[in-house]
Amino acid sequence: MNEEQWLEELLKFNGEDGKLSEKQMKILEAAIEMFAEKGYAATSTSEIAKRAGVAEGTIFRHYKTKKELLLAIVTPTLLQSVAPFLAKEFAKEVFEHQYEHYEDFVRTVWKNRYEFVKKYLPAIRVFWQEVAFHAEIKKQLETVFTAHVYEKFKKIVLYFQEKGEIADFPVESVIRLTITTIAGFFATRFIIMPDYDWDDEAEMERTIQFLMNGLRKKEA
Amino acid sequence: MNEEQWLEELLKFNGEDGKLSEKQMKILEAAIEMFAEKGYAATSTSEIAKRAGVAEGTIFRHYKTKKELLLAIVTPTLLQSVAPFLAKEFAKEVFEHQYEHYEDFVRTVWKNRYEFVKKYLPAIRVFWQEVAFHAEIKKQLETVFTAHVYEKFKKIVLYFQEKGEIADFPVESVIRLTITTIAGFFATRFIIMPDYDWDDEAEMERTIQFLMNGLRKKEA
DNA sequence: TTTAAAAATGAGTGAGTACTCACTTAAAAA
DNA sequence: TTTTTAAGTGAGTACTCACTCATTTTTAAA
Repeated sequence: MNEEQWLEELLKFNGEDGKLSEKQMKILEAAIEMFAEKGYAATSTSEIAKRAGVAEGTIFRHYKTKKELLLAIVTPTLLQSVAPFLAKEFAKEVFEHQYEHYEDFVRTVWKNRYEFVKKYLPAIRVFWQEVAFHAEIKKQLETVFTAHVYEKFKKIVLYFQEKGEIADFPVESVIRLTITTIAGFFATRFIIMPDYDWDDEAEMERTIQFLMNGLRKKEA
Repeated sequence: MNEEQWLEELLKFNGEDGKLSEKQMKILEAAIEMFAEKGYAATSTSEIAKRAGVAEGTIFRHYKTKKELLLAIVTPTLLQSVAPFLAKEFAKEVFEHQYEHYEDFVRTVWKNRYEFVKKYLPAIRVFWQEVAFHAEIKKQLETVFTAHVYEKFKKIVLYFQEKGEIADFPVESVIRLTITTIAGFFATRFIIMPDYDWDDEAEMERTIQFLMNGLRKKEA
């Protein structure tokens, strides 16, 4: 997969469905790289222009402000991050026994998101670094999470709790522990210790084993 | 505990053991608040001076550069964050059966760090927000972690693994899963969803139960 | 080939930026 | 009381910032 493709794939949620010009893609590429490295506030538009090989004015032809450029990166990244939960068939698949156990569901999400994080790491970095500073981004995250992720996740958890497969913690706690465990691996693996000699398959097995034992329903 | 005290307590690791002048403390307070809110790069020294009620020049009398001011906040915060592991008696306590089970150890760390996070949240925010952008901070974190936290944590885990209390995962994995689970709660509780109606005691109980079941050694 | 529209340019702009320095004020030492 | 030292000041400095706009270049239509 070449450079143009991954960017267009990431951005396919960005509203403007038309193709991006070559210069526009160079701008986005450069901005993602530099925002990820130095942060949004510490990156100047002139630096972005230089790295992208365009004039500074060209940036402002496509994005009215620097912040609009940030949002053009961050919004599609958020939507792609939760993409599995946005699919209409998603929750249905669970109830039609696509996944016999909660573990099957966790494994599917894990593998799917593992590929995603690997591919779009810089854009994901930008998202999480800047969500702390920009109210618009935080609001987007909250909206997307409550409207899509939480609702569907809840149904899935309730389903497996009724089957007696996982502990009778409050659904919110089960969701939190599941996400925390998976995201905790990704954060350690890709952000905190990316240079450590990871055995990804083995670590996934251990982590999922840990998660399932932690959530397993105990006999009364 | 009044404002002066908490700041001085946080900073008691900062090398200069002498007391801070009133204006100096106002500067640090203002800087912590504003760095936490808007980020280091987006906060100007003139704004800090205004909020602290001092002249801009006063900041640069105490800190040669803006970055030195950041490090004066971030370094003591890192050291306080891992304070329990810095105590000489710490590992010894474990082997002299201060903690009969791994769970006792986890509970002690949890409660201790819970109070800490609650008290110094803004400074902790600054640390984690800026560690991504400043190589010096990242290096400090690595040094402190490998020299103090990892070494002692490892001994504790090995001890309870030999007792057959926790699973024979690699020590690194046990440490990662433990930290991830505890830090995952703190991050959700204080950063991601601070306004949610938390029952901290109950959530701690569930999380520790989850962690211990996840790590428990299975019969062969 | 001419003309019109769109895209790209980069020098220019005013509002900041981190930091300096000659100076004043306050406290401590002599 | 006089002198020394330190803390605090704020206007000034060189420079960078996001953003603009008159002009040129490229593309497409006629």
